[in-house]
Amino acid sequence: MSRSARQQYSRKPNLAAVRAAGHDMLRLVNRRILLSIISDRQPVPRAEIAKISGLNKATVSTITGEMLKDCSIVEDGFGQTTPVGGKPPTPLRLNELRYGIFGLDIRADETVLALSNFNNRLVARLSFETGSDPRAFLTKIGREITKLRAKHDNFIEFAGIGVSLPGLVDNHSGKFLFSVVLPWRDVPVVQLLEKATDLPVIIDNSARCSALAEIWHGKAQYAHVRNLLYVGVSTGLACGVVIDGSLYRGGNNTAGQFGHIPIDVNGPECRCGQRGCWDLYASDKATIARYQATREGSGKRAPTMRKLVELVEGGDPAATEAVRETARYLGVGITGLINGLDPEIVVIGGEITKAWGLVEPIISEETKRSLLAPRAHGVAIRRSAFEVRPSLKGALALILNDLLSVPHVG
Amino acid sequence: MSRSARQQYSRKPNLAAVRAAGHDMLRLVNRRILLSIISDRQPVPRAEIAKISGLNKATVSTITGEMLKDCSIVEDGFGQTTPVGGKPPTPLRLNELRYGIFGLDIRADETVLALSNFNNRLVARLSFETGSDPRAFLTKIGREITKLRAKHDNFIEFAGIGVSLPGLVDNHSGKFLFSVVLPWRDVPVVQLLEKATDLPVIIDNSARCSALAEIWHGKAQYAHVRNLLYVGVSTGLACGVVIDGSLYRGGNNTAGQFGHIPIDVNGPECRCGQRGCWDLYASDKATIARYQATREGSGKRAPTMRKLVELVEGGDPAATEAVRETARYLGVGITGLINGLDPEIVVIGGEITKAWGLVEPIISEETKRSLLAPRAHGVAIRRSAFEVRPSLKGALALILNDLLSVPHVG
DNA sequence: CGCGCTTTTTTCTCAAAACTAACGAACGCT
DNA sequence: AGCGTTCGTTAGTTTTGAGAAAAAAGCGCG
Repeated sequence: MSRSARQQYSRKPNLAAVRAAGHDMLRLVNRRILLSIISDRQPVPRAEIAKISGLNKATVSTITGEMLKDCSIVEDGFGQTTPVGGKPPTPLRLNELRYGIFGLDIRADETVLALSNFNNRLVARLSFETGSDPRAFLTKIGREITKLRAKHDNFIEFAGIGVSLPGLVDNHSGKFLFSVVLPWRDVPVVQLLEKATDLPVIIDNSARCSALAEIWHGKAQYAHVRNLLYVGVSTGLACGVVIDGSLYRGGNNTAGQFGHIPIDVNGPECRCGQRGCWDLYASDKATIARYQATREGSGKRAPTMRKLVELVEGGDPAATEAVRETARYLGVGITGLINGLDPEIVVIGGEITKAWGLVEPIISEETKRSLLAPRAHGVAIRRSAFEVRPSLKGALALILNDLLSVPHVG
Repeated sequence: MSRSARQQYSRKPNLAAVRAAGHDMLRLVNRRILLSIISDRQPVPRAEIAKISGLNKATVSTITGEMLKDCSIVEDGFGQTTPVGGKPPTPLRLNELRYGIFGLDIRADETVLALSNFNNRLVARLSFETGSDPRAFLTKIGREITKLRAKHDNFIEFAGIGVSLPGLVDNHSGKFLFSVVLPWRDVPVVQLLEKATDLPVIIDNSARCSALAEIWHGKAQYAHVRNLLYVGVSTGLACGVVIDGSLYRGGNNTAGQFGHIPIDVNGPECRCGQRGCWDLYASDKATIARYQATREGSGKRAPTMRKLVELVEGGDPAATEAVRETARYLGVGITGLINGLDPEIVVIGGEITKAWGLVEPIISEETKRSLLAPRAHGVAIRRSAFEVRPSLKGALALILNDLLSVPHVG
């Protein structure tokens, strides 16, 4: 199983060879489906699994039997019998100890390493100052992972390490390419961490990780959402797109850089080479700059975004106006993306969402202005389900997704 | 089989019910894969199909045997034996007469009705002036279809009618919603045509149809392209997105309206309710207006886009500059979309591509300006593979795609 | 407490699909 | 003619899910 995680980045371009499906694929698909149903609705008895999946009760018994044998799931005591009587169900749930999953959320300033069990509960969490020398830093992280493995030796197996990085990644080659906020360049993150820990490693960009986390853990909330747009507002602006239930990475692994679509062709030059990118208007950097501009000459240092939001909560008019303006730009960009991508839901993440009461109405108003898609008005606009570090949840989801998602056939 | 076409629009939202796969699904998948391999590489012997698909020779024999029996394919004489000797292969090809497929390309002025065989060759083509009363017009088309069916009675079966429409469609309800160029509103196209002809009908927007046509017929050329962006430049600007090999329609069937992302937030108001939409700068309408502005007061009537392109070919400086400017805006928008969507290829369609020698270098230059995605430079920018009416090819592809594409599992 | 009733789960048999291996046919080369 | 090669088929095996029926486990009632 840990193999499949490795395949994620080393998979060769599908040489137009349409591989057909055999029994093994059928088996794998159904196994994954059951596992994901159990993961979603645990504790859940076999009979219900059969109903949900459409599989025959007998088949469910066979498959769950194997899962019990390989310790992926456990029987969970006795279930409640129905009022009419009948045999009480035997609820099944994931075996938390089946897999340990490492999540590494690397940010410009601080890096968090977490260990979660198979049931998505954190069992350890460490934080470090992000080092400027990537190799030394990742070696250190590798040692910490080894320590954690030794400490939590009750896990049957460790599934892998999911890594969220604040910038462009190529998860084909497993390399971190570059970022504006973190001075790393062309770091073979996958190779380094795999060598240091001998575990499969999957990396991705933080916005895409966050999108994955939303679709993955919001499952209960956004029951049948298959298409989601995540807009990550931090120093820069980056997006993650979930299409038909799975993360869209693009043809060259660079999908999601919607922060660099132009919203003003006559605007200032962006470091990306274009003019008037959305990023320049709606990122934290832009918000802070806008606030600073109102008190030019005061000589005061620019606040962090966290501070700025606190100022808004305190009622500071200049800060409020700066955030308001950002919200307008966010709204404009999001409306355009709704027109193009037509997601069922848009999730916004970042410090700015702490001022949700101020931000949300402005964004919603902007989207409602569009007359285009008659149903666009119905698109849900939400803030991230995670108070802190959605990207850490996303890093963990990279591995979890690999264990639980149904492989594509065809 | 014709059922599946009908399902396309009547399929209920997937109520979080993860349907598992049985043998029937496996069977369907492999059957479709073989059919699509044969369609791609015909004439092709069984042995090669086995190699390509990964299926066992025996399995291929069984499946192709059934296909022969139901006349989907035919044996094609004798194949060439290899230089070394050996039994000569028996090439297989599609049976052209297995399915007749209707394609209806409705444009503001002219509507084309075509009949193609299963091997994607047109066998009939009629054109009509598009009527202003949709019901009367579609009834008339229905009669024409019935006539064509009677005339071409050598087909075993008619698979359905694919319809391309110049505006917003909801292919959930099967309705044409609205358009700026065609004064139809809320027309239940699917219902009307199905009632008139008793054939399954699939409708879609013309840009999305064209995108489908490109991925479908460009298969030989863009061998392993899985993600494609089609930009349709006509009166308005609309896009079609192919993701992971299949047309992306979005959560509410409105995906692709990238013509209405803003590229100048301070720009003029667009009829969509937003400001400074891309459409306002790069559509034919914009190009023509720009040209007209240069000869203000001359009192001459605005030319059609076709005329304008002819003027460019004739060396008219004002026309050339107008088109050049449009190309720049196209480039700006496309670059942004490449950043966000990361397709392997961008295909541009519309009258303006007839001035490809002028347009292409400008767009390419613009995309190369972006430093963002290191591989963005490698994105291929092409004009549509079809000289005339890509959307007609796309309308046909709607049905063909339904017959040949591999269903998703999970 | 036994009996009918209900619901869950397992067991056993069957059917479907793909895989394995072996073989015959057709052909070129020597 | 003999040999090696390739294509396609046939017969039998394996894998996997489906279906029916039996076993298990409670509940309620007389």
